[in-house]
Amino acid sequence: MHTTPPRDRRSGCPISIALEMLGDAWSLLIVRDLMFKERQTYNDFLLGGEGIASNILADRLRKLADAGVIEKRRDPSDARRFVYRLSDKGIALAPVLVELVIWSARHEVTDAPPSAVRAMRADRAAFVAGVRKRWRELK
Amino acid sequence: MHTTPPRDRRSGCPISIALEMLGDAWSLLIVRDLMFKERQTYNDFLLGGEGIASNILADRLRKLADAGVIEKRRDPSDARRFVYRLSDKGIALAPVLVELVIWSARHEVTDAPPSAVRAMRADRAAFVAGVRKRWRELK
DNA sequence: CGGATTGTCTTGCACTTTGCAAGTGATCTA
DNA sequence: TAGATCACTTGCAAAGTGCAAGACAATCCG
Repeated sequence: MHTTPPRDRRSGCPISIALEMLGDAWSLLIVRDLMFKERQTYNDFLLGGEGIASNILADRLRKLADAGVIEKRRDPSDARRFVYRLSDKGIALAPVLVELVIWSARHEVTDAPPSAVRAMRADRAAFVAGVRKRWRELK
Repeated sequence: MHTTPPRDRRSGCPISIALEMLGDAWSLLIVRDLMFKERQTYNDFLLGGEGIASNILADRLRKLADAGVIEKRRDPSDARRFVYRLSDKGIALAPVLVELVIWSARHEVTDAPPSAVRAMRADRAAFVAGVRKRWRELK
């Protein structure tokens, strides 16, 4: 808990602090890939997603790791490759992303599977618990 | 509901769509000011917050209004002034911000009042209902 | 009424960040 | 061992950001 010391921040507001880590167009998409999709390598993020540039991706991965949201490990089965994983702090973002999906699905036209959105809305805690379980088993 | 037609988006993912609206360093701070603080005018945002530049503020207010998250009205009691308010779509972001506060307060060093954070954690739905009630009465 | 003030932006400009294309070097595979 | 794969890195143009100053309308004050 409290993995980062209070650096030079624009304010102590929890929302502001969170946005200094995650407030950009790409960081939360990487977290999403790690949380809900099978993606966990540099190329997965680069090719599978919304078209992030390679230099930006490298920068965001480094910043997310610095912030303690993700962890980087060498793939034991292929030393060229790194495997990225959500840390405890990272998986703890699940409720935020779930609420964001619910909000977006309600107020925008999205391609979120309605059954999944319904499951989230029906029992947020259960849905988050399921996400967390999958994550734990992926270790 | 679905206030915006599906424009040219990088993907149909609900998280991606939300980030195209809110994924920057400032937009959610404006929403926060409107949701949790008393701020509702241009100068309130400009002076009270984390030091947003005036041109960026004007740009974000316009984009948030375009996205249907906030509404802009003339202040009846002072015609120089505009009053910004959260729309239905905007106040619906309350659960997202509440989860973000809970996450940030747990994993970073913040100046969030512990009693408020405890209240959020103890009963998210009740807390959100309170936020929504204040908003409704502010109309 | 008229000048000073307030409130909401807009403009100009330097600086930073982003996006694209093209490398680079280590590792793996045939 | 040669070619492919992987995770970046570099160079450069374009876009976005931050700061200071100004524009302009509405309001307040004497």
